[in-house]
Amino acid sequence: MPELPEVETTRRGIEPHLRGRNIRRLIVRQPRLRWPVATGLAKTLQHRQIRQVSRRAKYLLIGTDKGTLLIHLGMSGSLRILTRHAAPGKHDHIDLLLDNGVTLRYTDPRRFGAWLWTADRSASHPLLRKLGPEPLSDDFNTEYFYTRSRGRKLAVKSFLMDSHTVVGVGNIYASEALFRAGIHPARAAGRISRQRYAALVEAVKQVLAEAIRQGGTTLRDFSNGEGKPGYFQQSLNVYGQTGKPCPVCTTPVRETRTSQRSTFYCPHCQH
DNA sequence: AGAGGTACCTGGCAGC
DNA sequence: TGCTGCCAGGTACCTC
Repeated sequence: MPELPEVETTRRGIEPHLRGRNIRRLIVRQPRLRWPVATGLAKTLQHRQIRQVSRRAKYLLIGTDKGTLLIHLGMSGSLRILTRHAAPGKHDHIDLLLDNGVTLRYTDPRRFGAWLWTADRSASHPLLRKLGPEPLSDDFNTEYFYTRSRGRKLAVKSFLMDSHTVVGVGNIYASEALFRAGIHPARAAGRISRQRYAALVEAVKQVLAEAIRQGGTTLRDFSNGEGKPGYFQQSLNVYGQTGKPCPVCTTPVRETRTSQRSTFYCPHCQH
């Protein structure tokens, strides 16, 4: 479900409901996520004041007066704001109750997500330490990207999806960005020119910014904090479009696999 | 060091 | 209808 635009859409959806509020209670119904939810987390969070809701890579950072709650949505996680009581469903693993009666509800069928605490208001958690630059920041630029790619033999798509290279580019937007830049996903990262990396940097920034503007991509049941879907799905050029005509040249879109992940590209436009 | 594979988990769907 | 196998938006960790 969530790539960076979906996480950012979620952040924007929940932030107004959380900022400035005090946490009344945390209810953990299922602690077995990617890492077990710490048994003391409920006690740690009780009475904390939420200062802001920010994001690093695909981690949501709930900043409080005493530390930071890190939430990752994994493959199938989502967060919803509830303004009235609703009986929890099978996969509604965690509720964060606020002092105004609002509940932040975490749902995650596959349980690849995470709820972690760091007693550090700058959120320097080990998981965040080795991450590459944010794709929409100036730190992610042609020079950085090109230099880092030299000598690398892996497919450019895998290079692009490696969070040490740049964060937030998942399987959907990797295919989409490579299509826009006209680069074949299987091409070795180290054998692509500086000029073409310039095009790829622009494509990544554009595709992510557009997806955020449209509220993310809804493939199955993604929704922002208020249950609304994302509309970027309508803008997908190649992802999931196997056999359909390329919007530029009408050649049928092809599907292949790059390190175990589905990859979509136009064999005519991408080299 | 780099590259590739494995693992975590459930639900949905195609094919028989 | 029911079973089996495969696929899914992520990513830390392991081995070679």
